Amino acid sequence: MTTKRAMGKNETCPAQAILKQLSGKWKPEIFRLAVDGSLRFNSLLRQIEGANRQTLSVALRELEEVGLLQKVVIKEKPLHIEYYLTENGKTLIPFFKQLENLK
Amino acid sequence: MTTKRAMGKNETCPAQAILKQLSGKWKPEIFRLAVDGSLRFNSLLRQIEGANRQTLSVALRELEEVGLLQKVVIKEKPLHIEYYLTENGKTLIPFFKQLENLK
DNA sequence: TTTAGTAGTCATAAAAAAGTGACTTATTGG
DNA sequence: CCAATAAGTCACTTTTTTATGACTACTAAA
Repeated sequence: MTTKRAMGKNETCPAQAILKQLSGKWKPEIFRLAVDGSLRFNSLLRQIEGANRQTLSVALRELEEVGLLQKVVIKEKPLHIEYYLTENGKTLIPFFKQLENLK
Repeated sequence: MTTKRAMGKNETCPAQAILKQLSGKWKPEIFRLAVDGSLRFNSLLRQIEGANRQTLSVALRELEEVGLLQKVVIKEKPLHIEYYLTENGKTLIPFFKQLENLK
């Protein structure tokens, strides 16, 4: 039997952790765009108006670090990079989609 | 027929909005505690170690402003105040609970 | 009316996050 | 080798969030 005990003082709960990982000025928007498909750096820069290279760069790196996004280098005409949701990140899609339909 | 169109450039999507509302150093934790029941100010101050009055005060006010928490003054022995999830806030509980069981 | 307990605010300081503009790296195609 | 394009980094500034410590407001009970 799996005992379901309350979360202790400082054991971070997974839901709380995910909220923190998506915390920030641009991460929610980046995540929304990621749910819609792959992301290129410059494409994001254009889509997310108000954001800038540095900020975006940092946000993407952090989302990568916590394992929500993965970076793929595409060696084509003009080489570019795409960011995708990881398998882990994809598990959040249904929640995100359902949140859409709340209010 | 309800046409389901893609989210335009700057129409904020609800899920994105909710993530932003819960963004910050302490809001995810406050929200987690709120899911578990009511919250008193000093009780929070004790539970959330690292946080302080001012910061907590601001976070609670903001959560109140976006309509996730509501404040109730209890005129008893030592008067105190409780914060509860609003009806609106409660609609998020199932999502939060499910997130728990992900990873 | 004084005191104790709770829940704050205020002015200010420190720390963290975001923004700027110039510069760098990597790759492909000519 | 050279130019063009994409994706950054770097040093630094500005803005936003958090933190500190002292102080205030409200209520109930003594």
